[in-house]
Amino acid sequence: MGSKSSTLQDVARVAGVSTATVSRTLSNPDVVSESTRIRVAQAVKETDYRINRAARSLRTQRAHSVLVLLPNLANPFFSSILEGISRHLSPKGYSMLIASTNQVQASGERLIDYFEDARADGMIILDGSLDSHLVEILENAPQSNRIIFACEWIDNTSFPVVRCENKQGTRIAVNHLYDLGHRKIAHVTGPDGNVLSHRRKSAFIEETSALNLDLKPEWVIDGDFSLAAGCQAAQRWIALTDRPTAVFCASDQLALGFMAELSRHNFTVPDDVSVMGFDDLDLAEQYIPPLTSIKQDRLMIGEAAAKMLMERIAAPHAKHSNDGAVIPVSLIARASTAQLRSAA
Amino acid sequence: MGSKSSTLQDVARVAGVSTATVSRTLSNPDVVSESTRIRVAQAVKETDYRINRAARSLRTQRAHSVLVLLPNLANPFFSSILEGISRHLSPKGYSMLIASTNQVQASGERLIDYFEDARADGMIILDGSLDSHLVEILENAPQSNRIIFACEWIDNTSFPVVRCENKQGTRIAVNHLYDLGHRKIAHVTGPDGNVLSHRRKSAFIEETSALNLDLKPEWVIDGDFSLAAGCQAAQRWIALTDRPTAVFCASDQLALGFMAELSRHNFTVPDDVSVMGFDDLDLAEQYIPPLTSIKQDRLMIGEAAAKMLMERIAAPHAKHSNDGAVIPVSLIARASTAQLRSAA
DNA sequence: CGCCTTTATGCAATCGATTACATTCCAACT
DNA sequence: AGTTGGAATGTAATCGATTGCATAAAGGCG
Repeated sequence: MGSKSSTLQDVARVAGVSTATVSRTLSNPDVVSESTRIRVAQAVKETDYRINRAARSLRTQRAHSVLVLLPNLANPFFSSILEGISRHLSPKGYSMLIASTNQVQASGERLIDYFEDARADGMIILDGSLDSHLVEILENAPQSNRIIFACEWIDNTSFPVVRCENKQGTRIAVNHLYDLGHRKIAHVTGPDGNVLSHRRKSAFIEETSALNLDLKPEWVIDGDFSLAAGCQAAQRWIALTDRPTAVFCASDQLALGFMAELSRHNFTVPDDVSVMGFDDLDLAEQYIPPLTSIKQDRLMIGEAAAKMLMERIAAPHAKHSNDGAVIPVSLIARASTAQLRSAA
Repeated sequence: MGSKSSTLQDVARVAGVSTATVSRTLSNPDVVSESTRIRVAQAVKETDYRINRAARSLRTQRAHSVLVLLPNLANPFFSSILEGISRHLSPKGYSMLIASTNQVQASGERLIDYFEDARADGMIILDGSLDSHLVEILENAPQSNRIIFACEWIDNTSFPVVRCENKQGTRIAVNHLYDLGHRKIAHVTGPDGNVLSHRRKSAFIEETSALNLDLKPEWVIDGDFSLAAGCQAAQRWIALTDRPTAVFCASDQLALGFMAELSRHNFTVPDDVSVMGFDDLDLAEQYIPPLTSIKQDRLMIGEAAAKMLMERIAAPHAKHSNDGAVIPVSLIARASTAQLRSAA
């Protein structure tokens, strides 16, 4: 068809009005008369007009897009969060830019560039292990009130956070195992320095202590949320002389790796040890045995984060008392945890 | 610091040259003298200049970003493909926009809008089930030579495709099972109408026939790549009176769901039936039992797709003889497949 | 020395939408 | 009738980078 797509000028010509009127009609229909509104609508249809976002961005200093920063694109944990974010953004005409921390750093970009070169109006950061220097730059940026964290976050910063009830989830997990009769409970942690790892670990220690459980230091096994770390943790568990009868892993991937490695060494879950995870990935239900887990509603986290960000973008100078959101978690009990059977 | 970020004007003033010279220095350093090059570089540093992408986009009619369209954001299968794409794009200063078919349609957007409103310079489409009307629009668009498909594609269109060797992968799979002594082999397919499903299914039929295997119609079980469909397929398998001794699933998720459901009904893999998948997800290795699969290098698919797209964007009118790329697959044999043990 | 070529730079228009300000028109009120 | 106010629209500057064309400076050659 037409080799060029049409512009405001074209619409204005067809409708017999000025570009200003067309622009107003499109962005603020109330201020024009009904008759022009109709004429413009008609002309828009006739010319198949689409707004040029670059031009609008340049003039309004709004990119109409949001950057989502992931620690690692290859981790399936994040996909439903993206889905949630996109679900909220896309009807509002916002686009979603994706980047991973690794690649941003590898390519020599700086995060703040996304603001400074007008590529994004806001950021949702899912990486709590961001370099502290980078974070400092972000905090001091004029756009700092258009940055929010989700899932993970960074302590001692003022960014709002959308997260799940990590402490509560851990407490539920420990009590689930306790209620099944387990008194020796181990924990496989997330990566060192990660705020989720830390939360869940300290909640674990608190709760076992509150229940008066014995907790040997070697029952807290360092991991990093990955399948591979789960395997290694299993080896550590196997090597113990006094083995806990239940293990709470800080992520489902850890738990799956843990069970896989146990199986390779002919241990059986839950007969030899009860295992549970955190996240409730789709696969948890379909593992053998199905994995007991703490469910976090990742879709909801994504939507809540996007919603909060959009509010801040819309009213950048308003006071946002709203300092974040906490999404509830729930226990999904499955076959990987079972009543303790007293040793033969 | 400065409330406004600096512009070309600022740099020009500091360097004592015109904006034209600064622009040229930045985008085409060879045409300016060494001394200005140095002065400008110095001024850029001094003013902490970042290019305004909206302005550049408006003037050059280039968005410097690429849209990646996924059928479904929540599917972990795609994450490493994104990683591969991003790995290629990000060093070139290109951003990656993500959208899912569902949401594009739900929000009333049209794909072509991404071109027409100057949001994207190209598209990588990972959805082979796109509405045919949409595809037609894309084919007739002036930007049609900046669209490529990856993994999935649509028959009878001229878009280049980056895909894995589906036929060859299927052949390898069937032969692997054959070599283990299996003569009754079932297949769980992908979704109806999907080009991958079709390729793999017809290759399966061809290969079993080439090996002179018996193939009852009920041994080809309809699925849709998902865990849930795998479970359903397992129920169908269980219900058969003459059960195949091996099952080739069109995706790993199918295979995992299949095995999970079997386990719930007290069948054992591979003792009762050998199972294999396609994709080699990270989890395949860590399942119980570890899943034999056909590995496709998703990172490489992503990178190849991005590379091809960038070439087309750089030289839009060149003839690109290069009509796509085929990424090799390989067999990863694990414990879910085993030598046939003759029935007791 | 004068003319031509080459190289380096500047000037100013341009991309397309938005918006402050100015203008026009009409109704309503004194 | 004259004045005022408000609603609707137009004019033109603006956002910031790019680039065709013009100009200037420097070098080459007879």
